[in-house]
Amino acid sequence: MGIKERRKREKQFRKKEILAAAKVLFFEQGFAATSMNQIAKQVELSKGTLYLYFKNKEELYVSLLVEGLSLMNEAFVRAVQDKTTWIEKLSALGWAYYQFSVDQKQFFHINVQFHHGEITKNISDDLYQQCAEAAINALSFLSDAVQQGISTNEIKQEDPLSIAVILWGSLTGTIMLHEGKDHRKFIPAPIDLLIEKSINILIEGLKNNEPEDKAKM
Amino acid sequence: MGIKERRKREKQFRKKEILAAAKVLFFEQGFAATSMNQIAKQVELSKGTLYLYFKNKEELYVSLLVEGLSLMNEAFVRAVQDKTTWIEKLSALGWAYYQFSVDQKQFFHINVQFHHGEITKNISDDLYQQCAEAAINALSFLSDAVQQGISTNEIKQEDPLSIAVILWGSLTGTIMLHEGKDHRKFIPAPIDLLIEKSINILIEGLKNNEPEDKAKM
DNA sequence: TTATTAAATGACCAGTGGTCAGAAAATCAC
DNA sequence: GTGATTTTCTGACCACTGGTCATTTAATAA
Repeated sequence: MGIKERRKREKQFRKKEILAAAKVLFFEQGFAATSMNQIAKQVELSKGTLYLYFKNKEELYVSLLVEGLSLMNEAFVRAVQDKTTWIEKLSALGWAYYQFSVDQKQFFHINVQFHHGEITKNISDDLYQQCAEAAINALSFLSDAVQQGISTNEIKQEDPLSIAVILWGSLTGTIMLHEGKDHRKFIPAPIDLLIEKSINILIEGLKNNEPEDKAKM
Repeated sequence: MGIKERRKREKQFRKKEILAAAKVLFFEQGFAATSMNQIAKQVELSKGTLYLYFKNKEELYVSLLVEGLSLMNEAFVRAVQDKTTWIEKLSALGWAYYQFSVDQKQFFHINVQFHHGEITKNISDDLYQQCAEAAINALSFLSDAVQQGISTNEIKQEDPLSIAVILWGSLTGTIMLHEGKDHRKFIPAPIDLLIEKSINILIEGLKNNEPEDKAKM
């Protein structure tokens, strides 16, 4: 029964065609400024057909993120492959993430929007899960490096995953603050210096930093 | 000429009425799901009138942020007023920011959207400037504390403003990652623990951390 | 009272995201 | 081949959107 499989392949192909068309327009114009009509025209299908492949505009938009996160994971693999110490690894991952936010600016922006949640509200559980898994996978690069630092007793922490979230969040926030989609900027410092200091501070902060039960002031 | 002034006051009042109505709906439903028609109905004005006071939907939305940033600044004033060391100050500011993101969740979200830039693209330079100034003002609390640490030689850094941006960005990112508007969560660690660790790491990272011209690996 | 200015209206516009009955195309059964 | 069945696709249609603007209404000035 090769026909069923061929049809399935063709359906997948259509989906990818739609995604490719959507990518062009979303990346050029942003989410709000891009309409389903435009996408339909670009991919030479009727608008109704788009809804056979994606439940709504948000789902189509966030689906792009899957590719983006995959690219990011590849970058992370490359970043750590020839590194040995946890410091080298974390530093390389930090820089790889920053580089990703430059090279794949648009993906980075979708990622921020995904985590912010306003656009994400209407996407399917399935797609959400896909993105979450990819994100967790990215986090694991960080937490592995942290775990290594814990093993060698250079980092005094209990939960490497928590630390990974902090590292990831810190860089995401700092980059976002500086590199928004609006052309206007009010932050004086150059971004690469910011990233350098940021990575440096975070790594230094992890060294021999006893976990303590401070009162929350 | 008291009439001119009275009219000006009345106009300001109208503007505030519109903002109040918009706030209710935007906070309940989010930006995209709230329409200008709804807001007009809520404030008992025609839709056209809204556009006499705000140039577009985004401008109306982001205008809310001005109030939010003002609240945040007040919280920052309270946070540092009885603190002496830079560590106490930074810690208190960090917690105050987190508390703000909980108490004024919606304002925090607008702030993220503002910095992300997708929604912000169409707002006036005037409003942008207002928000930028308020943000810089908030940053100055942080950079003042950092400056204090530099003065006492406990922090080895050159540009306190850059550090302030990093601190602000780090917390913003970490909170955003964990507290998106989507109900679904995939980050296991409790947020307050994350914040505690985050503040701790950042402060430790600042202590005696020589600024160096490391190659970017 | 009349003229002037300011404020508010709502019908109107092009376009939106999304739906769905029906057309078109491909596959299956014979 | 033919007709029945299933899958894919279409585009007219819907309620509604953000935004505009000639016109009306109200307030002030002369």
